[in-house]
Amino acid sequence: MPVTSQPAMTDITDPEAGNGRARLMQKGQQTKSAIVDAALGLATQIGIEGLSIGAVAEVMQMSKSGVFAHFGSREELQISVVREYHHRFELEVFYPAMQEARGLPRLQALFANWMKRTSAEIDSGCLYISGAAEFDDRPGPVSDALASSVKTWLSALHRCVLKAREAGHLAENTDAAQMSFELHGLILALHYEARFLKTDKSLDRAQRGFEHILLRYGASPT
Amino acid sequence: MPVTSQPAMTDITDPEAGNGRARLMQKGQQTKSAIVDAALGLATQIGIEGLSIGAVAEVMQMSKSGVFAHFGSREELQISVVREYHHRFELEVFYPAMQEARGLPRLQALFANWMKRTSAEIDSGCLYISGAAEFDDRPGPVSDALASSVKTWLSALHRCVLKAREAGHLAENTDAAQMSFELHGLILALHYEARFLKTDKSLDRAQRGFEHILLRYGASPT
DNA sequence: TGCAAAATAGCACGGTCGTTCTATTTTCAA
DNA sequence: TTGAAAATAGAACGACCGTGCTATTTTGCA
Repeated sequence: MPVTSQPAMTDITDPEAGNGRARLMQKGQQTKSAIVDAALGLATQIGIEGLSIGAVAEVMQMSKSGVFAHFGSREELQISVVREYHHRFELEVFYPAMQEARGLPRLQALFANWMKRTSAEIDSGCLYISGAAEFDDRPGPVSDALASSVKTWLSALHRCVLKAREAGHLAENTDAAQMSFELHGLILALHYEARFLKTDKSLDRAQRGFEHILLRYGASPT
Repeated sequence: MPVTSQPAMTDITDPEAGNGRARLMQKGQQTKSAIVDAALGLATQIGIEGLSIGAVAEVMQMSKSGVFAHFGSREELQISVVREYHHRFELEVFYPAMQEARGLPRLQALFANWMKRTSAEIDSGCLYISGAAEFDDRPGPVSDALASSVKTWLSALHRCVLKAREAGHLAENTDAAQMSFELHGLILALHYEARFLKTDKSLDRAQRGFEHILLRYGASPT
């Protein structure tokens, strides 16, 4: 895993994140991975709560009990889906940005990747956003896994802002938490308006919003 | 209905919005209103999709078929809930702000009321936000009603920004759609972080974000 | 190659769902 | 006060849900 001085992101309580994707797997593990893949695809469309074992089984061309046996409960399947999403998010958004120079360049890469993924998700849906709406009133293991994953990401973003300030790329009095909050808002608005309302130009709006925020926090050109 | 020169907001395709709240109702209408109230309460907690006639009937201490008969289908119940939410949003956020002077004061009141309602909804949930996540991939009458209601509100906000610019309270080159997008993002971040992640100080963050946006768009003090 | 173990299928259970049909009760105007 | 209309209840339907139990098939090592 490509990591520079900033600590890696993976934090979700999973002993074997991305479970053995590199190792050659036995049949059972292969099938399980394929099931999680299919389940993630379904979950991004119909939501984590709407995910049903029967629907997954149909996609997989398997029996319900065959799918069920891999997880022992629907809840465990849902949690596996959240972990898989976390893993992919990391791979697409976090790690690539870590290869940029620390400070503002890295922050810009982080946000650019985030935007890119969000706009790619205009068709598929973002689990962090739809999941938050589904579970904000429903405590439990799935909600915990989701919240933990989101928090890991947001605090990685927060750290990146701090580093940019330390590097002198942002104004000294920059409130990192405030800036992160505003960045988060842009992504949420992008997702909401582009995906639900089908407003065009939303990607441009998010991009311009980002530039406005950089100006406000006194970003010095790199 | 208190309205000044700015056109009223109500637009959702409903011949009798707030249906007969003022008129004295016959028994059936009273019951129907009470059912919609109860259903709205449930929907803000478990989502519009999760809304079930059985659950509503239990809250109402009625039989399932008794509830059902008022609407003819679950979908019609869901649409009634959306209309009721639209009505309340209007009453709490839009109309009170219309009593402020046109331009910046009205825009500030609009956003303040919006924030106030959103933070009040940290316990109950916002239908416009949870609904968007539930229906962004599920076309149909309920999704249409929801989207229409949201668009009505967002375009009212957009008009208010335009007026503020015309009144000289904002910079001449203000991009009203861009500004509205950024404001929307603040509300979404407030809802997400306060309600799902239980981050404190979120209300302050949204407030400060609003001030940052006003500064950016050259708001002149009133 | 054989054999234990793992993976999968098939079936049944109790539950909830939206909806339909019919019977009963309640409402309200003539 | 009566009688038609409106409102509500009750039972039943087919469908789907998660889950448990018991075969049966498949896998992979000795």
